Amino acid sequence: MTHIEVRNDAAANRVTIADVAALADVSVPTVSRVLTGAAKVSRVRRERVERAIAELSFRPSAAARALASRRPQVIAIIAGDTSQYGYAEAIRGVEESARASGYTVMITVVESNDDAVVEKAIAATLSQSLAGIIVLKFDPPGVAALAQMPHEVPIVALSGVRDTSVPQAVIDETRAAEELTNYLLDLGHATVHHVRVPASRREDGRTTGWRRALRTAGRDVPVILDATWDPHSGVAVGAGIAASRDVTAVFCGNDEIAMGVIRGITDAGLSVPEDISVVGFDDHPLAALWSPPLTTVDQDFARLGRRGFSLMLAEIAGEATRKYSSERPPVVVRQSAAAPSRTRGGA
Amino acid sequence: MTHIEVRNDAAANRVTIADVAALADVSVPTVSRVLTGAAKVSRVRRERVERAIAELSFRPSAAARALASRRPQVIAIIAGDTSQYGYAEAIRGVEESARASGYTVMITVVESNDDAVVEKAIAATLSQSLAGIIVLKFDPPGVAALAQMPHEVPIVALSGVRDTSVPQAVIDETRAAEELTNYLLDLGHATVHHVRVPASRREDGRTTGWRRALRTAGRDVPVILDATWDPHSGVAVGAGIAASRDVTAVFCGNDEIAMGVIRGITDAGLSVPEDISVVGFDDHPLAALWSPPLTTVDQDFARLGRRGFSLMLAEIAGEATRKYSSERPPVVVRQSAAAPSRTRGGA
DNA sequence: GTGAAAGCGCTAACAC
DNA sequence: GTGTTAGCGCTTTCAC
Repeated sequence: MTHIEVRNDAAANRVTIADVAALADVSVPTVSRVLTGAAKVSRVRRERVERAIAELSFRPSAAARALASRRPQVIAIIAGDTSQYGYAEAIRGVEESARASGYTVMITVVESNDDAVVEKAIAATLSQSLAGIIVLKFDPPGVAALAQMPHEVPIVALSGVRDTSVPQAVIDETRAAEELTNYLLDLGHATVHHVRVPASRREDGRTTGWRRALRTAGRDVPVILDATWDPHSGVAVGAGIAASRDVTAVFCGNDEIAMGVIRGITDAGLSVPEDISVVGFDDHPLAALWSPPLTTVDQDFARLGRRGFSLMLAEIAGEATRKYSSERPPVVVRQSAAAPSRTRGGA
Repeated sequence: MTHIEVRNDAAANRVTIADVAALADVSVPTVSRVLTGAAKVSRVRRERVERAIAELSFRPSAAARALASRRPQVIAIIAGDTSQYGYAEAIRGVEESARASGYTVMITVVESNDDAVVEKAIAATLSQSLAGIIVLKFDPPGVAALAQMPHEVPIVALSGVRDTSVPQAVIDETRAAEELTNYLLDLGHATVHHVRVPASRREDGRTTGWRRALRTAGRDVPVILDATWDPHSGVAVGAGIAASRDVTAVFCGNDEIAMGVIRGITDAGLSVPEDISVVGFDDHPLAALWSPPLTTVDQDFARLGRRGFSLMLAEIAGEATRKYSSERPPVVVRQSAAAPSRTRGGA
């Protein structure tokens, strides 16, 4: 920890509740009462206080308030990443509802699922006097953070697959993946290949749904192809797919990977969807603009964030009722999938 | 404001510094000394304290600490948006450096530049006992927030164009836009059209740089075309461009708009860059994957965030030296721009 | 080096 | 309704 000299200029003469009380000629608790609405204050005094507050541009100190009331108005978000589309949207959703309810949002990134890294992030977060913590359980760091998190304050997870450890808002990706895979089978494909993004657990919902659809239909379950979160990793995978004549349909773990895969396929001289169908997952803002426009699943991450915050509010209030909010995202049919080519599919 | 009953379970029996002091058999200030390193503590006592801290899993309360020391360890970010690529990256950069320096990051979104909205966001932020505030001055809400912000704590802006109001980290988009426009002129285009994203001020740096390059070269300065932040707005603009025979080169305010514009042009049956050259700005993660791969400017937003946090640290320390950090982003040449078509350009 | 005492800005508990 | 008295969990004097 570095030590630094601090200028004590503006911060030093903060306007306090005592200044307001003095100007309004009332006691400090009376000011507090009009601030919190915790008890009735006579109209004359209330108006005097309000005038004083306005005149002094007084803003109560959240730190002091949290300390004294033991009811902090801060929600922390823990996430493995913040700049990826789905993460950023989920954070935006949480922030939006939180702000509307008078809460502030704090963010901590967990860079990896390394124990020490996770522990440090948790420590930094928990030192913060929080009303609650929302964990983005989308990837290994998020899962690790949730697992190591002490339950000192309410915890809510945002996730693609339900588990029972804590209250959570989920987008049911398993069901959606199943539906999307069935859509491809219905188009006439003998089977569907799967390009997976880094799993948040032993197996993520998209992979599970895909496998279930194939099993239910009695189809071959091809070997899973792996990509990273980087869309460019999809290009190499796409090139490999183009080279193997038995692939006619590909379900990618997210839209960005699908874009990379399509790029790899078209660079190899094949067409999507004429030669190979490719579908994604997420409905990324650029999915409709891609060539061809991507058939995908519309995951509303911002709403996921809002639903998560609602659960959090219930937790904070101690209403042990709703512990779970699930939503099944719709398949969005565009042009990147079609009936299989007659010249491919012969393994 | 809603009032809710609070369960007083876990939060009630927080481990405090007093518990640590008791277990280690030292006074409370001594524990504080080992925590902050503010004064020397004998080795025996220090080790006893450290053992007690570990045993009790003690975590100091940031709220209490901020209150007592008047040196909060929280940085607030105010932004007009958080989920857009550049914003999300900048936030990630700030968070990364902040976390490394023992600071926590708080986020407030300003939904619009409406006075009341801005005022509310500022009030919510300032109530938070902060070490400083970083404003993302990329759009009208950000600019408005910066303008209305009282200077009670250190303020740093992240921006594309320098102004002198507060210390700021900037990516010099004016120079980059000029360079990119010159690149198109050098390719042989008579002039360059410009599709603008919503301006952060009377005129943003990209537009200024574009105009300056055209003026310097003595070329026509065409009417500016406007797009929103939504990539789809670019499609209509692209269609219009395809229909007007005098356009041979287009400089778009960002990559996503460029993708929309390209889509509009190709939907009209023309090719990029054969018929019309289109360049973007940002180097979005998908820019290289687009067809054709986008020629653009590589803005490193995450580093912008890190540079901004460095300035903030200097401000907090009261070192009135570096008030400004600028970086000129490089042009990235890919395949979306080429020499002009001979069949177009005749106005 | 170390402890006792005071206080950061606010809310809670209790009288009146 | 309103003021007085106590703290929230920590850091900061200031003695020793």
